[in-house]
Amino acid sequence: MKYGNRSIIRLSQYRNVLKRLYALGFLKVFSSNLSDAVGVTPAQVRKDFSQFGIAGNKKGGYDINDILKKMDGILGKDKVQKVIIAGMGNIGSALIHYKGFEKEGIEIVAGFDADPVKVKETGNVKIYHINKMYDFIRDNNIEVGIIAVPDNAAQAVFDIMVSAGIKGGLNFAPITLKMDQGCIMRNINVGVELETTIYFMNALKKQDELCS
Amino acid sequence: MKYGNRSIIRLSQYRNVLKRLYALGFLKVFSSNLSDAVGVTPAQVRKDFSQFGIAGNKKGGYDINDILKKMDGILGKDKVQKVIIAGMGNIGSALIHYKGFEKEGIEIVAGFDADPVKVKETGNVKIYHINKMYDFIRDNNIEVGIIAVPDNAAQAVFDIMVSAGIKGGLNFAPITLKMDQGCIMRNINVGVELETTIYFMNALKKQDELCS
DNA sequence: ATTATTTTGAGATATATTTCACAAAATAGC
DNA sequence: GCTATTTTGTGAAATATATCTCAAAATAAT
Repeated sequence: MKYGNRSIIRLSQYRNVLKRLYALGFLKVFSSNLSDAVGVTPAQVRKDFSQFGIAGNKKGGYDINDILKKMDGILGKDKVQKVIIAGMGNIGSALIHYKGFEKEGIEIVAGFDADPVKVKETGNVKIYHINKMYDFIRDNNIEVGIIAVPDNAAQAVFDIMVSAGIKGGLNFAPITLKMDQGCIMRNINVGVELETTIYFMNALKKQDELCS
Repeated sequence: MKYGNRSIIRLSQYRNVLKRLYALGFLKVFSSNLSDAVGVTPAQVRKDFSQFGIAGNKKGGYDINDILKKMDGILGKDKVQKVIIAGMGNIGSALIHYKGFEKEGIEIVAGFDADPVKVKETGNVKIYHINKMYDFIRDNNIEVGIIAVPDNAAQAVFDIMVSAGIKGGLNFAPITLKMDQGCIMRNINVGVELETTIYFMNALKKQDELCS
């Protein structure tokens, strides 16, 4: 059983909505509620759920508590995931201070930077020099890493991560990392996202002009 | 002629690689070079190019300068895109200070926040109170906006943006914005990305266990 | 000038993803 | 208890996306 990327992304999105609904006191949802909230079709929600073996009651919809538990299992939420961040520039610093991860069972345990000025080995989440990263990953059995270093350093930093035991994570550097099987990195590139958006905005504008 | 999301995203990625190659003194590339750099198949590169009318020379590959110009046209790089950011928290602040946009023809022209403490109407890129956002968008004909406010404020802020003239942008809030046609927003949700990555890491681990 | 080699371009094929459509189950009303 | 209504679950159809294959063009070699 292999599930497509898309289904998993949506599963995480459904989960976000469900947690809010549950906090509001809701006990059950219909596929159409979720589809409205996430911006997909009800059939999509049901297909996604059925792929992961998440079942509801005909006419009764889905029991939020029930399916949240199931989702937690699927998404590996049974244990806290420890994550490190390499690069304490704008994005790295933003992420290390971001409060939203904790309640998701994701804990940023350390930051690393090549610039000694950025090092700060006191405080809540410590920032070490990058040359301590390898040992830190080894000693603490870290498996998830975030690359937020400049593009020209990204591959080298990533290689160190992998050699130390990192199995996956996120890459904010605007390059495609070279890696072997057995490692999962997702790329987040704000510039590319903005360019893409602007392209579609322009395309839409042209289309409107044609219609008017 | 309608092009899929994916092709446009890759076009922007190809462009990033090509600009670097050009800066290094390269004059031409083959589809296989680009595919290596971006992590796709050569056929994918060629199909993408042919969709956008980007032509190369059989045996000679593609002329970098040529196709960069063409890409600039496709991606609307002929004029500088002015962008505003709502929300000066971790992510908003990171983006407003990010240097990478400028050379992409993207200019962050202002930030906005509801917290008076964050307001700073001096300096390079000014930060105004959020209640000045509507007029700013109107007066400066801004079309691109970035939502970096907390999730419970996101829809309201977005609605103001749209009413003032925003046509698209990025949404970092972990909700799905409700909008009519004629507006393009792309969602970036670091939490979802991390969860998805961790899911695939776990799936991979299980698979490996089965094989060994 | 001819032949061999390389690489594009695109139709055909394969795969992935989404939507449709409707039977089956659960609930509510009478 | 029976009927009407609602909503799930899923196979089938539709759409979107990616890969394969190979002829045609361009270049290089002899």
